[in-house]
Amino acid sequence: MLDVKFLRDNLEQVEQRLATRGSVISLDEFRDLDRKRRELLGEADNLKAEKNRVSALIGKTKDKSQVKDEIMRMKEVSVQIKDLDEQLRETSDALQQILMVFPNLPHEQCPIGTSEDDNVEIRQWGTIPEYSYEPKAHWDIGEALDILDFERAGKLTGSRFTLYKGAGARLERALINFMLDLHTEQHKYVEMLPPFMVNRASMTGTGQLPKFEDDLFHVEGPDYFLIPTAEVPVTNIHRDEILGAEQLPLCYTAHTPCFRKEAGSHGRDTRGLIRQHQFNKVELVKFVVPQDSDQELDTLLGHAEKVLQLLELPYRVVDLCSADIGFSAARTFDIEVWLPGQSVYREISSCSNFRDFQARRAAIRYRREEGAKPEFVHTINGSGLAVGRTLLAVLENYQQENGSVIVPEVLRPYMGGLERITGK
RNA sequence: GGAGAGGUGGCCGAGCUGGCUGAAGGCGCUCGCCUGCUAAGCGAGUGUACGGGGAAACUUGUACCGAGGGUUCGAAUCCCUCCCUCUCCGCCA
Repeated sequence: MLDVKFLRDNLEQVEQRLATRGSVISLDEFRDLDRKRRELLGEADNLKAEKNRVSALIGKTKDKSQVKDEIMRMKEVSVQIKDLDEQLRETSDALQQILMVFPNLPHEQCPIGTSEDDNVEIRQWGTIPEYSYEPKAHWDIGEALDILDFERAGKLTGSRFTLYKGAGARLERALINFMLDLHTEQHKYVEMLPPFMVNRASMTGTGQLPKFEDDLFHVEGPDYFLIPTAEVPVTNIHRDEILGAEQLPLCYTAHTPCFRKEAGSHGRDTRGLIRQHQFNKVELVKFVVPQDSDQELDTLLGHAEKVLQLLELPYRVVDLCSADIGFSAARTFDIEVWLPGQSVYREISSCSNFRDFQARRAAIRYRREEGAKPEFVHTINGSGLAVGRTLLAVLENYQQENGSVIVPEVLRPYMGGLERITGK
């Protein structure tokens, strides 16, 4: 959520900056509702002050017959207050509703653009290997080795689900453990294992709701949603809390499955592991003081990159332009891994600085020092990494001409020493 | 699923025969005093949000005692609904 006071004082500037995201958002309705709310608030508060004053007087008067008129008058006032409060509630709700669908302001350094074509590649790592044969796509590799079974997953559930088998299941588990160990032991994140379903308040806190309900799986019964990313439960850990500056930065990592409807992508990436309704992800989340957030995003990005470096998978880092960053983000760097099966870079991590956007929605604050006024923290998060996509990148990059797949060295301790996946 | 207890400020904990209670008391914390140091002691202060005034320090109004509604001139205190926590029983990975 944007800062109401800042909005009020900088309407045009905000309108212009939001426009760089690609869709025109008018702030006229905000301005009118905000004005109306303050008028109603003033009226209601004055009446309440009057009521409080007179009621205290009535309380002090022992002989109530002396204050009969006041009691009658306050009866009237109470009705007026009730009416004003109702109008106030409606106005506040309407205001809140539009505030909740305003996206974050792009960071000053976020490249301005109109589509993903304007994203800026900022570095490449590793060398793209040459092949003396036609490299295969991971779905072919996985099925040939009998470690991925898309057909039976379709039987069990439906499309966009995968059954991992044997060394495939083991490889997924190895990747999860490898990533968690790296982030906890080397990068000093605290491991969390949160609930995989959250309530509406949590989804609103990080920005998935109210705007993107269609992308979420909702459970029957209680008003809970399956998490689309660990970002949601992990960021909401500190919802409605005031932290001490000495606690920051707080760095958490969590492995969770992620559930997404992928409603807007029918027919896209239908084959293989790229776009699934359920996938594993290891997430990195930081709560930081505002002045450090740019730098903290850089280090978090480095932590995510480290996973690919240790796995020796070629990748590039892309600075997303204003039209391509997500709703809650002010700045986002994507990491894209090289996939030889399709000769493309594919997103495998997205690292964002949300500044105070989520913190304001979720009321996550801190004090600079004892006794200081609470201020909003900045939140940062990124995938470290999407596990399914990492597995497919391993399959495609480590494939051999004979159809087998070499196990990356750093994963071998997690695979019982296995050096090569060879089918039966 | 059944029975009971409870949710108050950073924490503990009063209040709950309605009014002077943003809320006693204690702990913690901050500042000052005192003391050779520490400890103890003394004094003052110590919530959040929103609105008005002010350049600011600050000041003023309103709201908040799990959430929402009701009764009343007036509710932390009475009534209703919901949520959560704890204890016991049942069931279960």
